[in-house]
Amino acid sequence: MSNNQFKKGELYSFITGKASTAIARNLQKKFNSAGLKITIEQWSVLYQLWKEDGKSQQELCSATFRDKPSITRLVDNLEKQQLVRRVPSESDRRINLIFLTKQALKLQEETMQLAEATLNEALEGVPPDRIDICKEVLQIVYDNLR
Amino acid sequence: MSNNQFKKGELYSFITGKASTAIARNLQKKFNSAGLKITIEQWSVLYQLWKEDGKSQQELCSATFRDKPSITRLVDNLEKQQLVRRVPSESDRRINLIFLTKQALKLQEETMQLAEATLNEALEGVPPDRIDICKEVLQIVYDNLR
DNA sequence: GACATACAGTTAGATAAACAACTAACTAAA
DNA sequence: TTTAGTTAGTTGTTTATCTAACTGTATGTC
Repeated sequence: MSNNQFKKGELYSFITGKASTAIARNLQKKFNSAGLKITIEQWSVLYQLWKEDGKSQQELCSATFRDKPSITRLVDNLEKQQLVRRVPSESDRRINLIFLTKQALKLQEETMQLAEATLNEALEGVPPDRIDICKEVLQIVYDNLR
Repeated sequence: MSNNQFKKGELYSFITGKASTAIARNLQKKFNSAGLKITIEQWSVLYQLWKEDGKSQQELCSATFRDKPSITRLVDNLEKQQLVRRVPSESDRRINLIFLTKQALKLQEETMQLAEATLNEALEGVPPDRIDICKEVLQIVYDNLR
């Protein structure tokens, strides 16, 4: 016997990630309403750079769980919007280091507040210890398949 | 105080749905390896039709949590691959009822087995009661934001 | 130094998603 | 029965993802 407790009807919903889709849409709407012209995907890249500026594209791939072409194009679009700039590494000319512009730094506080608001709405009525368990399960799933 | 127990570093990962992305990629690879030429998104539509054939596009929207243009194009592609066909409703000529072809019926067993395999891999080492809690939390999140 | 190999990033082509604007068909109310 | 509003589905545009194939740079071995 496996430990798969999902009936088939529930399986689908887990696979397709309806919950995370709902969260992403909610946050995107908050961005739009606030007049912030960035996508959730772009925000997820900026988020990594707010944590540590000057990451390489490869590091952004790992951090955001995206492949190289996706990051290339996300950085392309972020660059067009003047939110980041590519700086060739001095020590290894294959590498681009990605740096935030002043404009992008300004976005941090507002977007993080909106993200927190979305999460609060999402988790309304969920006891903290259950959130922790859910988080742990998702982490294991991620580790199992990575 | 809110019940948001996420530190900022964890927040991002929850929002972006890395776990469900990992699951989807794993299953897509299984499809590819098995020579099944369908996408996860197409499979999610077929899945709904295996449960009940002849749904309208609108019903597929609700069931798969996608908007109308997405379903229009998914059905377009499924139709190109001869996996479904659009049948105009007799009673309301605005409505297309979507029916599976014989070819699509043949896909059910194999793809469901692969999906179950992916879920078993994903949930390896997770106690059943924790899976249930995770599922419940995700359901609440979905309901909160829908 | 010359070569094979690995690595960082880009490009091309297909599918998918979000949003807005649109057409066609149904419904309800004057 | 005309009109207004609603619903089902489509189309156009932009952004994002995936798998291939590609360029350029670095590394390690002979």
